Amino acid sequence: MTTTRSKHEPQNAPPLARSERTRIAILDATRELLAEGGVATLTVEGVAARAGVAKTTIYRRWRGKDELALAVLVDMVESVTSTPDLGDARRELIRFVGKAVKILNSTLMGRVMQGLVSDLATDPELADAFRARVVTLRIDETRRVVDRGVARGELRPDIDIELAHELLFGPVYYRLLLSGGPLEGRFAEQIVDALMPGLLVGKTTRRRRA
Amino acid sequence: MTTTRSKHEPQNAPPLARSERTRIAILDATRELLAEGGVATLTVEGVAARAGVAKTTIYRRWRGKDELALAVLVDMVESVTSTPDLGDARRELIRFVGKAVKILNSTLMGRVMQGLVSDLATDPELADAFRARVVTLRIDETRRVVDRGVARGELRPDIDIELAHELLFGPVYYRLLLSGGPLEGRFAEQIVDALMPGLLVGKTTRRRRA
DNA sequence: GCCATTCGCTACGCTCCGTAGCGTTGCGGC
DNA sequence: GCCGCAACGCTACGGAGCGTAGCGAATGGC
Repeated sequence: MTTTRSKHEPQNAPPLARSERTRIAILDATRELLAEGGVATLTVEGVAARAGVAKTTIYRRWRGKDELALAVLVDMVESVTSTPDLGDARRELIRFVGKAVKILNSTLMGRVMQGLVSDLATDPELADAFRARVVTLRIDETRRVVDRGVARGELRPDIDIELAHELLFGPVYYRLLLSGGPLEGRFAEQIVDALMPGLLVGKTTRRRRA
Repeated sequence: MTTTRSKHEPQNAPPLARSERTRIAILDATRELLAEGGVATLTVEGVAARAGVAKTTIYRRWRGKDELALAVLVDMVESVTSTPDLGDARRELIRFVGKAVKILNSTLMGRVMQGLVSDLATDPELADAFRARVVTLRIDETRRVVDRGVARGELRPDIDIELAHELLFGPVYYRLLLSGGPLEGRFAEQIVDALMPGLLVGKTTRRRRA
């Protein structure tokens, strides 16, 4: 989230180096084109044209359109702020998942994701980068929220964090990518409420860990 | 699952028409190529070459590689048998989800899915076809299993079927497409057991419906 | 055996990929 | 203010695939 310079920054900031300017121009152009047609219609030549940049310049920095799209994605994901302590595990989880739902729906991150998925299966390096920069962030945040809930005595202490993370976000991406349902409103709440009974302390101890 | 003729069929079956033979050759070639490199590396020209068929012949039947891949996918999905009555909702759900996990993992359907996702976002007709032929099947089957559980008095009668379907299969596809974890073993069981406490009758009636 | 359908084949024009070579510009150090 | 290097622009490739057109040949229903 640092490509386009904020207008509220001090105006006396040092002028950007040429290298940095082209970088911004390329990422901005990529962002625009992604918003218009997704990764499917994204072409390196198109980006070069819109950015007013030579195609070779792009290939000097990124290996291809996949890395380019990932760069934009990461740029957006890393702006995610951590979930505040709301004093209630359920509310925190809803806030957490709801934020992802909203971002996927209101920004072009959803569209970028749609176009990127197939490439993740093809390009191992891309997949590694995605998991290290996106999935890991989500898991870590899940851990923080759950740990707070455990500390409060709300949630079971034996929760499998990675599994919980998949249960929380799996439905979100399923709807985005496959079922095509509306990504909005109470969806995050519905997901969390479906999982809560199994997360709370007490109750019968079936053989579950999520 | 009707492209390749079974060897156990009566040998006196009428010889296939030329039109049908080419159809089979094309779909078989597509299947093989999908197994080798996924949809990403699938090309109409490659299919034509392997099938011993002219490229134009393929374009006369399908609009492009996407429709071709979908045809193969549908061919596999429609062979899915319904979940038998096991007398226990939890076991039935595990069997149901587990079957999807196994198919995605052991056949090339997982790979086809990976390559097809991005195209679903781009091509509305393809998405419609996929939802009508795949998602709908899953929802219907979910309804059957849940209804049996409700009839037995195990499950709550106010379960949102479509939501339940997303909660069950979302994590599966999330792992396949995004997180990259192993698609096997107890995963189906973990998913179902995480959701079961919210599906069973009795308990406190929070504001949940899944 | 007739004749419409279906298929094979060749040949396009097009877009995009990814790379190479070389001239040009900007930018920091001195 | 000058100089040298790094970064960039530009042109030109060869290649893969796409999707279409035109036409002749094989097929199979009637």
